[in-house]
Amino acid sequence: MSTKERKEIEKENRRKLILDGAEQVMRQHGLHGLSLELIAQETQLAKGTIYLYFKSKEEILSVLSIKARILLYSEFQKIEKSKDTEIDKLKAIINVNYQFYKKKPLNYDLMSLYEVNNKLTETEEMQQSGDNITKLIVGIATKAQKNGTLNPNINPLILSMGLWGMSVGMLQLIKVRGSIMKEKLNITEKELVNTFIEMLENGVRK
Amino acid sequence: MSTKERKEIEKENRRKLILDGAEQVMRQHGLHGLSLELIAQETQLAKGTIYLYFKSKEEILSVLSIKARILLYSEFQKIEKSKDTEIDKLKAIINVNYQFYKKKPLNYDLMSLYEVNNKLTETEEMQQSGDNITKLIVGIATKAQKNGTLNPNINPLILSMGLWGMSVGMLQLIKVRGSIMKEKLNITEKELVNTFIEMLENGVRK
Amino acid sequence: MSTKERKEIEKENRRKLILDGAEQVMRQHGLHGLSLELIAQETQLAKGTIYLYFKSKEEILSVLSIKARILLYSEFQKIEKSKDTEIDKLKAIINVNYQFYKKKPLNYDLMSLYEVNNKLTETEEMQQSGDNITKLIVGIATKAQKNGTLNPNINPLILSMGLWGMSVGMLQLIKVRGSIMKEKLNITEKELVNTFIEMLENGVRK
Amino acid sequence: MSTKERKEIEKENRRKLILDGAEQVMRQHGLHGLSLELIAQETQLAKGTIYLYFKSKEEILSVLSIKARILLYSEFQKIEKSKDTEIDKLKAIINVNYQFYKKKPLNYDLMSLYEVNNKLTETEEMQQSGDNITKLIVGIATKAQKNGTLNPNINPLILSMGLWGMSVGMLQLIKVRGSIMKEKLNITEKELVNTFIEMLENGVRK
DNA sequence: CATGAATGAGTCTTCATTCAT
DNA sequence: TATGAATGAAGACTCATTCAT
Repeated sequence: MSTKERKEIEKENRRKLILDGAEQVMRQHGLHGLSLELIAQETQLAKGTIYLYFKSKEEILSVLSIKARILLYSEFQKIEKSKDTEIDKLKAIINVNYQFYKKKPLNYDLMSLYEVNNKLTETEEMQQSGDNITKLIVGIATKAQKNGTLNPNINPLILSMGLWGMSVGMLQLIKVRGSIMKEKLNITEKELVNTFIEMLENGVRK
Repeated sequence: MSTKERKEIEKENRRKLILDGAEQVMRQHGLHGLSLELIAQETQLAKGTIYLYFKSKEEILSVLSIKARILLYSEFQKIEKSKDTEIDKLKAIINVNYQFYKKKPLNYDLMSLYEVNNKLTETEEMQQSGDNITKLIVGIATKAQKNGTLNPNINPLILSMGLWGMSVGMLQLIKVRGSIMKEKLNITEKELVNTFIEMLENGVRK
Repeated sequence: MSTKERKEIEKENRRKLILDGAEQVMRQHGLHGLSLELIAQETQLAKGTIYLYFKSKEEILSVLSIKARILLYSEFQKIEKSKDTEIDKLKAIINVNYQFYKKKPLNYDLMSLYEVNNKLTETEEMQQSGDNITKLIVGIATKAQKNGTLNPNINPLILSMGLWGMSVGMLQLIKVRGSIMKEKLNITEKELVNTFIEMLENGVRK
Repeated sequence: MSTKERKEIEKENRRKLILDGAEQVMRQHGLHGLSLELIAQETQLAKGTIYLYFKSKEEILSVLSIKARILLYSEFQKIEKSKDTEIDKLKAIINVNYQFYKKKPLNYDLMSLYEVNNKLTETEEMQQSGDNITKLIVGIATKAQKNGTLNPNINPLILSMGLWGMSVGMLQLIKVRGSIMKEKLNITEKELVNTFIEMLENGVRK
C-alpha cells in the first residue's frame, strides 16, 4: 500500500517534471516551438519515456492549459474571500488578471492557446475549469445587485462574460501594443488598466 | 518608364492573385491548413513562382493580416464620415467590429493570428495599420470631449485603446463561447453586444 | 530433486500462461497486433517477467506455431486410428484440415505465419512437428498401396507432400476469396472442398 | 504536347526506379524489412521525393503486388495462345506458376503478401488482376469440357479455383520444405511438380 | 524471481524552401 | 520570369528489449 502510494507520487513527480520541461521549452521557443524532441532534451528523458506519462503531445498541452486556468481561478478565489465590497471585487478581477499575465505570461498564453487552437479537443475538465471562473464572477455580481451597488438592469451572467472578455482584450492589447504605447504614446500599462477599471466601474455601478 | 509601370502593375496583380488564393485555401482548410502546395494549386501557379512574389510563407500571412486591418479600418472610416453624434460613433465602432467578425471571420482570424503568433515579426507596415485605427478613434473621442458629451477625465488615447481591446476581447469570447452561451446560458450574441455597448456608454459618458 | 521438479512444472505453467495470453491478444488484435505490452496486460505479468520465460517475442511466435502444428497433428492421429479405408483416411485429411481452419483460425494462421515470415528462424523442433505430419500421411498412403486401393505409381512421400500442399493452398484460397466466391460466384466453401476431395480421389485411386 | 509526354515518361521512369529500389530492398531485407529509409538509400533519392510519386508506403506495396500478378497473368496468356490441347494447357498452368516462383521469388511473395496482409486495402485494380487469372483458367476448362477431354461433372469455376489453390499450396510447400525434401527425402522439386501435375490430370480427365 | 520504468532506434509522413532548366 | 522536381530536416509516435531495484 505504502509502496503503491510512493509509486503514485513518483509518477506524479515525473509528470510534473515533464510539464515543467514543456513549459521551459515554450518559454524559450514559443508556444508553437514545443516539440517532443525538445521536451526530451530539457527533461533529460528519452522520447519514449514521455509517452509513458502522457499519451500524446496534445495531452501535455491540454493539461498545461487546465493548470493555467486553475492557477488563475485560485487567484480569483482569493478575491472572493477578501473583505472588499462587491464592486471592488469586480474591479480586482481585472487587476488580478493583469497581474497574472505579467507574472506568468506563459500560463496566460496557454489559456488562450487552448481557446484558439481547434485541434485541442476540449475535455470535460477543461470546460469545467472555464465554467468555474464564470460562476465565481456571476456570484459576485449577483451579490452586488442585492447590495444595490450594481445596476440591476444588467444580467449578471452577461456582465461576468463581458468582464472576462474585456479583460482578455485589454491584455491582448497590452501584449501586442504595450511597448509601443509606452514609447510612442507615453501611456503606461498601469494607466491603461486603471482607466479601464474606472470606465467599467462607471459603466456598471448603479 | 511605361513598360516599367506595366510590369509593376503586372507584379501587383500576381501578388493579389496569390493572396486571394491563400485566403481561399484558408477558408477551406483553416488557418493552419495553409500550405504552399495548396496555394499553388489554387492559383494555378508553380510553387517556385510564388517565391518570386513573396519571400516566404510568413510574408504572405503578414500581408494578409495587414490587409485585414486595412479592411476593418475602411469600415471605421465610414463611421467617422457619418452624421451620427460622437458617442454614437464610438458605439458604432464596437458594432462594426462585431459585424466584421460575423461577415469576414477569416479576416478577423488573420488579424488575431499575427497578434498571437510570435513567429510573425511585426513589420513597420503592420504597426502602421494598427496605429491608423487608434488615431481614428482618438479623433472621435477628442471631438466628443470638446462636444461635452464625453467624460473629460478620460484620456482619449487610453479610451480608444481600451475600446479596441474590449471589443477584441468580446469577440474572442463570442467566438469561443458563443455556441455554449446560446445553448446553456440562453444568452444571444446580440444581447451580449448590446449590453456591452450600453455598459461602455454609461462608463464613458459625461 | 522434488523441488527442482516442482520448479520445472511451475516454469512450464508460466510459459503456458504467457502463450495463452499471446493467443488471446492475437485473437483480439490480429497477428500483427501482438505486442509485449498487450501480452503483459493480458497475463497480468510484467513485461520483464515474460523475458524470463522467453528470450524474445520471436520465440513466443515460434512456439505458438509449433503448438498449432502439434494440435493439427493430433487431429490427424485420430483419423489414422479410425476404422475407415485408407482412401477415406486420405480424404479425411483434407476435411480435417478444413475443419481445423474453420474452428481454430488463429492456430491456422500461426502455422502459415512461420512459413511466410522469414524472420522466424525455423528451429529443429518446428521442423520436427512438420515432419511428423508428413510421416503420418506417408504411412497411410503406403498401406493404401499395399491394399491395392492407391495407384502404385505414385511415390507415397510425394503424395503426402502434395496432399498437404494442396490442402494448404485450398484453404488459403478460401480464406482470401471465400466471401467473394460465395457472393459473386455462388460457390460455397463446402462445394469447393468436396470437389477438391473428389478430384484428388480420382487422381490417386488405382 | 511533346514536353508533356516527355514529362510523363520521366515520371513513369522515376516510379519504376522507386519500385525497382523497393524490390531490391526487399530482396536484401525481406518483405517486412522494407522501409522508406532504405528505399531512399537504394534509389539515392530523398525520402520526400518518394512521396512525390507514391502517396504512401502502402501504395508502393500495392502497386508491386499488382505488377506481380500482371506479370504472372501475361505468362498464363502465353499458354492460352499456344497450340496445346486444353488439358495440356491446364497442366502448363501449374508448371508456369512453378517457373515463375523459381525465377521471381520476390514477385511470388508479393502476390501472397497482399493476400495475407489485411492492412493492404484491396483496390479495384487488385481485384481485377486476380479475377483475370481466374477467368483465363475458366475459359480453358470450359473449352476442355466442350472438347470432351475434361470431366463434365466438374464445375469449371471450381476447377479453376482449385487448380490455383493447389498450385499455391504446392509452391508454399516447396518454399518451406524444398531443401529438406531434397536432402532428407531425396525428392526433387521437379519430381514433386510432375507427380502433382499427373495427379491432377488423372483427377480431372474424363 | 519479478518488476515495470526507461530506453532510443526506427517508422511513416509533411512541407517550406531551393535551384537547375 | 516561370517552373515544379527534389530536398531533408523536423515531426509525432511505437515497441522490443534491458536493467536497477
